[in-house]
Amino acid sequence: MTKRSPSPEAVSAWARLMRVSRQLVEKTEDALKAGGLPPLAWYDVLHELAEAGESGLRPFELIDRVLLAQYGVSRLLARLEAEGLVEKLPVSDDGRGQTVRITPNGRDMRRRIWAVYGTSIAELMGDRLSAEELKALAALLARLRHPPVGT
Amino acid sequence: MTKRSPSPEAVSAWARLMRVSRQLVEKTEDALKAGGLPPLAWYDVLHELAEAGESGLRPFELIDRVLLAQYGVSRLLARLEAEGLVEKLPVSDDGRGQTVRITPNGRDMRRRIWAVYGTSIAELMGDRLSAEELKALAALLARLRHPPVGT
DNA sequence: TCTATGTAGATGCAAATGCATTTATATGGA
DNA sequence: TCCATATAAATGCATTTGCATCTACATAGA
Repeated sequence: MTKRSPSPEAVSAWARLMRVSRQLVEKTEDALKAGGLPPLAWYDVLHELAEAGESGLRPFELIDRVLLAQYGVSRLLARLEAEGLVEKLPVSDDGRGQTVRITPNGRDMRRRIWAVYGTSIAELMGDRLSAEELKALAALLARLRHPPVGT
Repeated sequence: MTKRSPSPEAVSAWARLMRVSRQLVEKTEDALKAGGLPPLAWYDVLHELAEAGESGLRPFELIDRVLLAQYGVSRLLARLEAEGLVEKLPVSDDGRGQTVRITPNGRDMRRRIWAVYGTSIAELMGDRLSAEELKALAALLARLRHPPVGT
């Protein structure tokens, strides 16, 4: 067990990051609930599927995009399908898999969620930092990505 | 329903923040699991209680500090008590309440979690950004706090 | 004092999550 | 061709979470 001590700067940046991200998520989830809308994870999936267009996506492709475990994707898709927001299609060249496509109702739900979600982002981020600061923040956060981009 | 559209900068900073914070949490939770240690939330509580010292804390004081719901604190404390990591004491001037204090075993567990947690912070943050960048990141994040500090 | 209201904390029940495993199909050798 | 191994997706079961409520005590006002 190799113990390394983080610098004080690393610790306080970490603490802020943990705290702020949770607060922002909580605020946004609250706003969605208040609007009678489903959780953020639903939006993430609907968003990816909307971007993917008519050809849809395979469930395993969603795993990395929405940062859910395989069983999480499986169950979330089952709920979305039950609500008529997505449809599952067999895929011709792989009998194990399926392709998931967003339905018109799904697109509509995505829009309705975005009305609240986008407002939340505008209030929580856009109103607090300038465009330059937002870019600087995004750039710093990008350096923390996992796995690290590049080499 | 007043819809506002967030700027592209706000959206990408938001996306990065959501993604990176989740990745970092996941990496750290994985490291804890790999070490046979309890989740981050346990650390948070043990840390607060360790800082509070012999006088301990009331459960309701933990709610805001660790960003858990009231029932979350109640149940987490029950688990910690069952593990002998904290103890609950009646409080003299309020028959409804209790004071929670960390035990020696709790302090020990906190240290063991920190050995892994601290290493994780060092690798995930300290190795990727300089001290100045970390300070800049923390400062930007501080501006996103909720509720906003000051006026 | 009595009553109404407020606050601290716990908990029953339903829903969501994590973990391990299962089912079904694919693929790359021997 | 047959088998061993790998991959896609689903699921049983235990744990955790969320929501609503409940119990117990506190406090302020009539």
